[in-house]
Amino acid sequence: MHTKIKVNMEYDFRVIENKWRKFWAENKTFKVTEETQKPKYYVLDMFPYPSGAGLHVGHPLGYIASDIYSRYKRLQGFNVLHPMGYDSFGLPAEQYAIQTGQHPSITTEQNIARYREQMDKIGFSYDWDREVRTSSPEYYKWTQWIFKQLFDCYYDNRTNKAERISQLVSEFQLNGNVQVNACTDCETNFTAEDWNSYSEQRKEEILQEYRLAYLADSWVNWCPALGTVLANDEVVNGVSERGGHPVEQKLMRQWSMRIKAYAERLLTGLETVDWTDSIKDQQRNWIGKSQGCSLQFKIDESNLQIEVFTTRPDTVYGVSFMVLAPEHPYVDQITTAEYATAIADYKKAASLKTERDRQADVKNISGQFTGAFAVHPFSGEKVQIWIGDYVLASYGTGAVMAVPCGDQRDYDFAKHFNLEIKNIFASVDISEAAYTEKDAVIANSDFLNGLDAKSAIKKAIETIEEKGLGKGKTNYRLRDAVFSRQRYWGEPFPVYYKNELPYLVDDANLPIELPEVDKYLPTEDGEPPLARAEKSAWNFSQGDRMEFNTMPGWAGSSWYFLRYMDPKNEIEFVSKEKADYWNQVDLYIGGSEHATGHLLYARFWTKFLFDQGYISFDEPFAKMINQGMILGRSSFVYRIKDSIKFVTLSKKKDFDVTPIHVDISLVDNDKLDIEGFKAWRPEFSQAEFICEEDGSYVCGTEVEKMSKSKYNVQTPDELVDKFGADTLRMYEMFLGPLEQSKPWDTKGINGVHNFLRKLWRLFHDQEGNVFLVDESPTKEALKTLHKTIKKMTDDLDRFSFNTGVSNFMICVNELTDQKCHNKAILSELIIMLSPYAPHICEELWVKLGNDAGTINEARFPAFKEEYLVEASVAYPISFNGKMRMKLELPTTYSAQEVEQAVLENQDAQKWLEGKSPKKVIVVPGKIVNIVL
RNA sequence: GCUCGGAUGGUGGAAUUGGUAGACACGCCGGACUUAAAAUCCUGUGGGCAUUUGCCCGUGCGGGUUCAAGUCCCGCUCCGAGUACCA
Repeated sequence: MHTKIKVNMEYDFRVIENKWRKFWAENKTFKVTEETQKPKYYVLDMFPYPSGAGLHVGHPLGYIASDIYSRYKRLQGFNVLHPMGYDSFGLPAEQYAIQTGQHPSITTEQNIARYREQMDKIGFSYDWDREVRTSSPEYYKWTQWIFKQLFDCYYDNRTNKAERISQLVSEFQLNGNVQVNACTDCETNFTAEDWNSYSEQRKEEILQEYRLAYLADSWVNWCPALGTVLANDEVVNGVSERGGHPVEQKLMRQWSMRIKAYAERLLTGLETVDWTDSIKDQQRNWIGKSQGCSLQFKIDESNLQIEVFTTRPDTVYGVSFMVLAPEHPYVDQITTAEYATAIADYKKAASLKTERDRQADVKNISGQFTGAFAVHPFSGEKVQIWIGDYVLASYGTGAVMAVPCGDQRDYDFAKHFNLEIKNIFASVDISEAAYTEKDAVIANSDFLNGLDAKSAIKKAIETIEEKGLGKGKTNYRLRDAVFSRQRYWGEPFPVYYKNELPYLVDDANLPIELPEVDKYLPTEDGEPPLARAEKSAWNFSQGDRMEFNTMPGWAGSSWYFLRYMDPKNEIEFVSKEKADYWNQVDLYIGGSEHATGHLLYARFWTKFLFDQGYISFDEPFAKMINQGMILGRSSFVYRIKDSIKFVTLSKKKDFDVTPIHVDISLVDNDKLDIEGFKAWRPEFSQAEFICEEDGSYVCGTEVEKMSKSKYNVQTPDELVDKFGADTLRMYEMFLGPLEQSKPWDTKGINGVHNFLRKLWRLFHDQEGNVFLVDESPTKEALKTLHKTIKKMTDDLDRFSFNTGVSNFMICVNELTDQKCHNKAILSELIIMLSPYAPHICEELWVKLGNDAGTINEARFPAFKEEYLVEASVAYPISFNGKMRMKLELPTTYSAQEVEQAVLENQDAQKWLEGKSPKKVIVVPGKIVNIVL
């Protein structure tokens, strides 16, 4: 007696996927080089910060899409660069280090290992030889080097690009700064003699006002809880983006990046990239360009002049007072003795307000009269000068001319303090609110009377310029980005100090490595953690001391896409040849939450590196797709108050219940695993249940963000173990359009898994033996195949990954109905499917008689129209727009022939009701509509 | 407030330039196999009325354009995201 062992009986994804994972790794199947005649294509994922929690199913969504696209492009004959790495500097590892004393590099290393393990399970076709980590010295050496270039450059508005500081210095030596037109904070003019007489210190102070990376006292977002400053995009609603801690304004000496210099190019460059309107709009708003003019107001009985910026010079005759920011430098000088105390009190109160308080207080109007008056530049009238915290020190000039009739904030301020409101608009009622539209005719305004806003603005600017009162000006909301952090786990600066002046470390001494410290906390004097390092702990040190700040999180991520092109280069950050070959990222996939952070900074650095000739493109990401967020689907059980009884969803309304989050692994199709639940936690071991009629306990659900505390986190690993990576890949795509955010729900995953099993059966007989036929394919199989080829190509070209999955399902359903086991047909199908489900396709490819791994060099099948040509079309026939019947007619029929055939048709008579139609519309091949 | 998305069966979603609304999948109903269950396979499945054939309604709401509207235009409602004293 012996039992017959059936080989390959079922689709055993565990064996198959392990086998191919190993094969790809051992053969370096996805290694990519530049030595090829193929055209290049660069597909990039936003690299992750390796957090301790690992990946949940939301993370790989974008990675799967980009992997499918990369594999598709390879099959189309492109040389595809598809790398992955880690943004591995950051706060969580450091916070953990503070708590445990463990070096953040250890945690980081462990987290990376976990991420890698999880990613490997999903079968990504990354070239891992190109992996980068922002926290590795080999990488941050070049981050430091780029910083040096920024330090050594200024922005010249004439050449409209970054130029070397040495050029500027030569100009200063020859002509001073009078002829210089640069982006600068320097407001004083000096001659060549002045310059040459300055001390080294004075010279450097001036140069700092020109450098693209510079040291300056600036108002920063200080977060006491994190012990560091934050960039504007890292502050959300007045609290830190990470951790939600309060943020206050503080004047500190900080490194900043003169991103303002690039404001205009960052704006116009948006027109050259294929990104969503939403992201482009966010960047445009962030840059906040506004056009208007500057205007000087003389202060009465003083030599001082206050400059304001306004976009509405046409309303200048409506000015009835002025408001300065409490931090405005002239406030103390102009305040009269009578108001000195009140002003001092107001300033103090304003400075104590955190950003959050100030935002929460928007409706609370506050301000204080200074006692001083300004002279209206046209009417000569005296107007009061106030201070108020609705005027921001950091925008424009920190002062506004208040036009209550045309600006709601000025209006509210005037009402609150009972100040004059002049109406300078003809026939507009301003008794209730300011009139902010630009469509009124100007009145009571001398030379502007009778003009509409547009021409009045033009005329006003002309007149202001003629009289030398100011000039036309463009303002940007974008502020320079603070570039230092008082933290440990970031890039050290390649900077040392001598007499408190910063100097750059020579290239030969890079990288400046992170020194060991005893604790990851600030010193007792409030110096950053690096101040704890002994001199000997630095791999290089010079001058009085090294820089103690580290770079912010966005430093390393602003150029990583360049390093992937040439990751091992020891003499350059990227070679020109390789940067020229790979060029822009053709497709970038990632979240939209980086709209005003990473995506803006990366564009800034790219433009700078372009200006300096290191690369030959000035936009990094030609096309970008933002994947939607995957939300968690939480499950709830309902405990009856003060009991250990739980009641099922449909009956909970009869009781007073408390919903309790239950781990989603204990729930299948909303039905609770009761025994599992009892074993989950000791306090539930004696739980009792009031169930549905069929004896099951049904849980309630809610869509929320995925988080550990809600027990709704789904890791990809569990699903790979249960269904396989190919199923997971296809299911994540099948969920819906990539860009849309959606709740995670495993309800439909069986459907996708069944599809793969059905596919498997196309290659096997009922006993499970390989069963393939090598004859010429049937007409209908060819039709099915080519229909699929066409759809797949169209769908991939428009990144419609979800419809792609259904195309395959339809194809396999049809081939199953046709009992198709044809090698030629199945080969083409497998090639098309391999980007989505690479493991099973590799396996089936070998069964088709091919060499292992060669599917990756195959060509994506070409669509041939001829296989879809049919002899007849089933025309839907509509009467008055309503589809009533179908009529099979030859494809070759002309519109007239179709019309005739329809009108003569037996079944159509019923609908014609003997009438002759008013009109017959025939769209050949598509539809017929008869209007009665 | 402003800007940008979105709303289609019980559910996720499809309909690419205006041309058969609901593809594909889940779920559910019924059936086959089985001692039974699971798995698998077959059938049905937008709602309502008729129950063979058929008819009416139907893509958030109200209008409009068109032979024809989920798709275009105007006006709303709701949901999501971003942003907010930016002069």
